[in-house]
Amino acid sequence: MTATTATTATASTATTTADDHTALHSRVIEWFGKHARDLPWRRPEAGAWGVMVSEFMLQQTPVNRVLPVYEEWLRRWPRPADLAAEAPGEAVRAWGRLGYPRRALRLHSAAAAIAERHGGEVPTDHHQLLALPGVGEYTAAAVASFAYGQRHAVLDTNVRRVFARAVTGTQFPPNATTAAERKLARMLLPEEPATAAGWAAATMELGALLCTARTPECARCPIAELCAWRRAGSPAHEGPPRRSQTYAGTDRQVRGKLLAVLREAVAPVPQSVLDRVWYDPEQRTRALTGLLTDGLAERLPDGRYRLPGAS
DNA sequence: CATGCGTGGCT
DNA sequence: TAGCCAAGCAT
Repeated sequence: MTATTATTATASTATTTADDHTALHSRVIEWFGKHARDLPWRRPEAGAWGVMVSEFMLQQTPVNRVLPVYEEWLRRWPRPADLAAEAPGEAVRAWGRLGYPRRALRLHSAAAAIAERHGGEVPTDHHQLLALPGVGEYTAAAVASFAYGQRHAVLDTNVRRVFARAVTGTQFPPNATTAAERKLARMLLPEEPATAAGWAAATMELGALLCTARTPECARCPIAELCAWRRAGSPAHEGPPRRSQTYAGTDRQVRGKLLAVLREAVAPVPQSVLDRVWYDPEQRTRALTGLLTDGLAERLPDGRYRLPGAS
């Protein structure tokens, strides 16, 4: 099995690391070829813009909820300039209930920047991608890798978990991405750009489908025998528990309720209507002020509210 | 580097 | 049932 990927000669001082990596690469990439989901942003016709839209939507939102919204967005705004020409509030409205609606605002801003600074084409350069609003370390690498086939370490929560288990031997990665993780990801990255891009997609998919946080399906995993965490007996996570996100009763929930009213409204909404979404006037005011500050809502001269620039 | 930022399905 | 969790980013 593994012999097929063994190199004929290894420098005497070298460890078996290179061969180990090759074994990991071939197994995971082969598994991906067989089990990858047919997602619309992975099809060639999606283009870089499709990839970018999907990446924004997938930031903290599951694939299944993204799918219908993604389709609608690309039908409606097939190019960055199409989105840029809309009022930002329309992007927020079309975002629907994906959550974290400022992503919609940032995607709209990114589209405007692409239209103005990059001739309407999603930039291919990693540094230029990073400069776009809403594009961080992960998204820049993902777009450069998936859309343009470049060689980048793509470190999302799935990949980090796969590496933590398969290589480091822990159940979960650290809370925040560490320098050690980046270094490991670079070391594991195949030399050939196309292979590196395939590896990035494949490790993400492995984390999403088999090597999941809650109940990993090691029985189906292509690298189960190589997995450091399994070899160590699948030890339980040590250290501080990950900060759990409370939601009920927070400003976030109130913001969500306010924004839901504005999203569904066909005309600007008077204060009295917004007052009904939450019982605590102080928190209500704080939430609404926050939305205004963030540019997710605007107050008209007559005192009514609406999504920014929306009709 | 910890925190704030939505929403809903799953165990 | 009540957390836990989901392809992060900006500050």
